[in-house]
Amino acid sequence: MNSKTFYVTTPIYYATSAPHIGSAYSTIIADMIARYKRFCGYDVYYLTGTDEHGQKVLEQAQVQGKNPQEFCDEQAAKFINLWKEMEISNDDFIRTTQKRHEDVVSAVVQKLVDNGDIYKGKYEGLYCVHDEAFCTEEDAVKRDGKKLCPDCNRELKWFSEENYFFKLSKYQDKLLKLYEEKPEFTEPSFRRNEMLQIIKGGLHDLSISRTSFDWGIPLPNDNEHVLYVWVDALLNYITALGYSTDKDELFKKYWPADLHLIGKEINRFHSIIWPAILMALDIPLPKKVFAHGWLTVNGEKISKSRGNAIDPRLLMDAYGKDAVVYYLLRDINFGRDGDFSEDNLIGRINSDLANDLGNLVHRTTAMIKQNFDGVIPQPEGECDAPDIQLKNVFENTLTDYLNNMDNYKFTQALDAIWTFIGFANKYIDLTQPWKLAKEEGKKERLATVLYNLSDALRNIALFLKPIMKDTSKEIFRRLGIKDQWEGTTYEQLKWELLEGGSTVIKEKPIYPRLDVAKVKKVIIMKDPEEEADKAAAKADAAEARADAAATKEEKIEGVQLIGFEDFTKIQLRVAEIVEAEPVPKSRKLMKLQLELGEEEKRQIVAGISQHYTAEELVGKKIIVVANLKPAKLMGVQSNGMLLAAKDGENFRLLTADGPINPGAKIS
RNA sequence: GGCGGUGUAGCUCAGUUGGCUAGAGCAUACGGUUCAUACCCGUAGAGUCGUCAGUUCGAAUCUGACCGCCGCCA
Repeated sequence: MNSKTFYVTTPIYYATSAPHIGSAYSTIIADMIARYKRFCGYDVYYLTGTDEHGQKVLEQAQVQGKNPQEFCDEQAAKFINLWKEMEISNDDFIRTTQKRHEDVVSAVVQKLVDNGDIYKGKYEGLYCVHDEAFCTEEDAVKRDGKKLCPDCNRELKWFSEENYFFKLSKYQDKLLKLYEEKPEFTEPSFRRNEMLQIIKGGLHDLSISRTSFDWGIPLPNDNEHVLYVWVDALLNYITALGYSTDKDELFKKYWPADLHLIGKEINRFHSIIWPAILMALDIPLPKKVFAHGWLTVNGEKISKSRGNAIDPRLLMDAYGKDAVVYYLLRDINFGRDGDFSEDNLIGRINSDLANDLGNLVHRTTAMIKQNFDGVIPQPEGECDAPDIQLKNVFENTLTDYLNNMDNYKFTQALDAIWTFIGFANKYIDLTQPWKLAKEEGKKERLATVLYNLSDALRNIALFLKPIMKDTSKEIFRRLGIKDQWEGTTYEQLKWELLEGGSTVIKEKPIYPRLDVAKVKKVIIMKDPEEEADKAAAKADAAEARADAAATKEEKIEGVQLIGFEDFTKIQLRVAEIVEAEPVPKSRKLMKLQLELGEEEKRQIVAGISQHYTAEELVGKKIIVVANLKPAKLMGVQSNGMLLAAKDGENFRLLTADGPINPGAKIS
């Protein structure tokens, strides 16, 4: 029996929507943590699942003409299958419609009723059916005599019903004490502070039942009511372990949870309500709640209507699971919000995975093949300065890696690994093995160098084992030690543990470089109209701000005087417009091709679409600032700016008074 | 409206308790190398450290005001 246990959970995902990059993010990270802890010798239990009760599930099932259970079965299967395809290593998958969950929840609720922690009261207020949430009179959006939900703009209904309440207020002081004694209970610390503020502000009892729908767990003492989402969903963390059943070995073994990994939107439930419920049940509290940030996709919030709720499967298929995982952990600072950008993903693949890591594997195996018939040599002779440096960098990396991984600083852990990879590449430059191969009597030295590189690769593979399983395994295979991979632990992270004598495999590079121009993008933004409107609105706003700023400046400073030398910095020239076309998606911008004399052509972008048509512009000789720094306006390159006069709505281009050649300078 | 965070090189970000010429990666330019996936190694860049004022011998780092963005709550 292993005494060190580790219980990690993801949120249970709501059954109304299919898995997307956001749910995959939580699951991937929890998976990596689970694998890391196993790697470090822990007996790990990793739980994920689906939350299947509630009105929205019911509605959606009806829309699809299915009974709710049938609908949930299909939705749950989507998650289960995806996690399987992604080789997520969860030990269990809990569904809140399973009997094992419902039975325990009923028992737990009964217990809370018996203890007096759940009582009957009355709840009245405005209610949003879609969001399943109450809304205060103040927050409601008033329009046409109707009151609308501030979040979703649907009409609010007056709601009055007898509800059961959980005595959350009773636990306020205990929660405060928890936060004081265990500051690490909620992370990151800024999330903890947010929670602390809520607690200090005073906790209200929580309405936990509904009578408006019946797709839920009935209250054991009153079948008219079903349990509202939170108590039901949160309890999954213990029902999955068989809490309060006669098969509670798992609960005894793994509870309290070491880590509830969640998204920031459900922090309040996990950092306040969940511990309060556990206090009421006299169950030990989890050790940590970690609320990670949200992902945007190419700078946009994830939403179905925008079409960027990417199916993680597509990404995995296009780029490989390890690459996607690497990117998520390396580029998005864990805990903070981050942006998933496909361009950045490709950048990371090329620079970090192909150039740095992949190339290191490739060049090392190639040299062993050329010089030692592919057999990894034993180190011979004395250590040289670079050898000692390499070893030192390894030792530092090991310390950093373990520290950062233990503290959930994954971005930094990867950074440490890549510092080592970087130095291994430099080590090749320092030792110049290709020269050693040509010189007489240097074979021993060459053996040592290539051995060190092989051992570096072995250690790199081990660093990556919990994070990028396939890559890790593949490096072992390339080193000819494939059968040693299974069962390796952090204890094998040591210098010179490689035995040598195995035969390397030199095949195609493990990470081919991607041609940015040729890669078919997975993320395609839909709804271009909405995008265009938004972009236009943004441009307008920016312009308005600029105008306002300019006005303000004038008012404050009056007309500013400049010296002649300042004026000479500006190169003004005559230009003939040879082509004009509006910039797509923009209300104001026009793209112009100019003739600037001496066969010089130039493209500029100007905000004149509202005043001139393209046809009117062609042929006009205008005045431009020719030495303005190039800029991009709505993605279009602009290499200058035209001059125009503006007087309220009146807007006129400056032109030359009579014939003159394009390119002529103005002074 | 209250509380909190944040604004540092073209981009993404590090910068402990205030202290030598402000850092890393990517991108760019140049040089080196050729074992390797035009890769790797090295060198370089006039960054007002959001703006303004203050404390100090000295501030990106502390204080105040303001501007921008974000989060939580109401």
